[in-house]
Amino acid sequence: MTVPTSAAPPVSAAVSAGAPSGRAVRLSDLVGYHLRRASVFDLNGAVAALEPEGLRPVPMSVLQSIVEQPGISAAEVCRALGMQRANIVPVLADLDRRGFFLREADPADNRIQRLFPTRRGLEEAQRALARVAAHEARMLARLSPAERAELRRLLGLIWKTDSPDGADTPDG
Amino acid sequence: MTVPTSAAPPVSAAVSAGAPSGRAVRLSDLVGYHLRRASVFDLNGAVAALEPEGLRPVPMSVLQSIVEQPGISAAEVCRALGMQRANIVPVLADLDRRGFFLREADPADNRIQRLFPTRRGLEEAQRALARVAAHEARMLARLSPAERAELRRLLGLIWKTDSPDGADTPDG
DNA sequence: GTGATAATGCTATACACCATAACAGTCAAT
DNA sequence: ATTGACTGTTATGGTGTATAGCATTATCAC
Repeated sequence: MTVPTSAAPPVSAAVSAGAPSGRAVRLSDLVGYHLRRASVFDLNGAVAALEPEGLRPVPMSVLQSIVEQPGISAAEVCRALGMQRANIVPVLADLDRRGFFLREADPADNRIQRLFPTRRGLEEAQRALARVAAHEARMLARLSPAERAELRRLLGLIWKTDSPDGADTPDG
Repeated sequence: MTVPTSAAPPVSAAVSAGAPSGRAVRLSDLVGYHLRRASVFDLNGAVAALEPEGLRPVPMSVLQSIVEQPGISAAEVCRALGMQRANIVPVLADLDRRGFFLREADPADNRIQRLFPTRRGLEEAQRALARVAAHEARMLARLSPAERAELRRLLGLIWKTDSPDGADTPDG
């Protein structure tokens, strides 16, 4: 843990807690570092929480999107979740195989399939969301309700762009 | 965008902004959802910012760890960054090939290699960190300094466990 | 000492996730 | 009528990470 014989003086002696005046000097000064660590931590917990339902975070989000917006198309789900059209195909195939939603041809546009949740899909989405919510309750136990809301707000400020479609790349 | 003919009533009518009384009802009520979206958004920007340096986020973090704690071992870097020992090998091989650090045998333990940054490594780490910091400045432009510090604090509360080694899984 | 346990650095490998390119079918606009 | 754009889809490659196992070395109990 400690630096051995010929070690250089500790660089971290320069700064204490937050990023100082100008730029970051330590890895832990970067918001992105904590963002990544927290996201991975949460994702692992979410995967474990969803495991009894046989769902992964992405399929759960897709199903939830269909439940929240019945009649949504696959492409619209992709734009809403920031994923690629090609990658939703196997996800929908699995959710379809399990009877969680139905595909209905759009009467006005033959390219589009409208997705509607089934009864089973509604129930599964509710169960899955409850499990993830329970995981979050444990994860955020040290945060007050106000702090959780503030965290959601600050995170939303980061990734939600002004354009309706959330582009996953900054510096557009 | 809008739901066609036989659409069900909008589920989102139940709640407004934050998570209501008990559990989440929408995907956007989950902190983890915003955490993921924000993390992906940041990661894309960090990758783009580091591209001129020929570094990726993980190698950059490894190099930065060596710079911040000269004499650290590979296993210690892995524990600090929450990565697997097996996965740091090619990362160190590349950083070594580029002459960013030196391996020095620990005089007290022949298993351990102590890692020390070279002059080139120090400069590269400084350049890389500056680029990432510049990316973050753009990404967090809408947040006040106080909000950025608060965000760092709240994120740290999520993933930093009580144990010195940050385990990336909740519900231990 | 000797044996059991554990840690380090490393190899090989497999899986999950995401991105890109391309395609046919359909729609809209000029 | 042709061009361009969108949808769903297939195929494919790259990346990040996790797992299993190995030889070497250190530590601890006996």
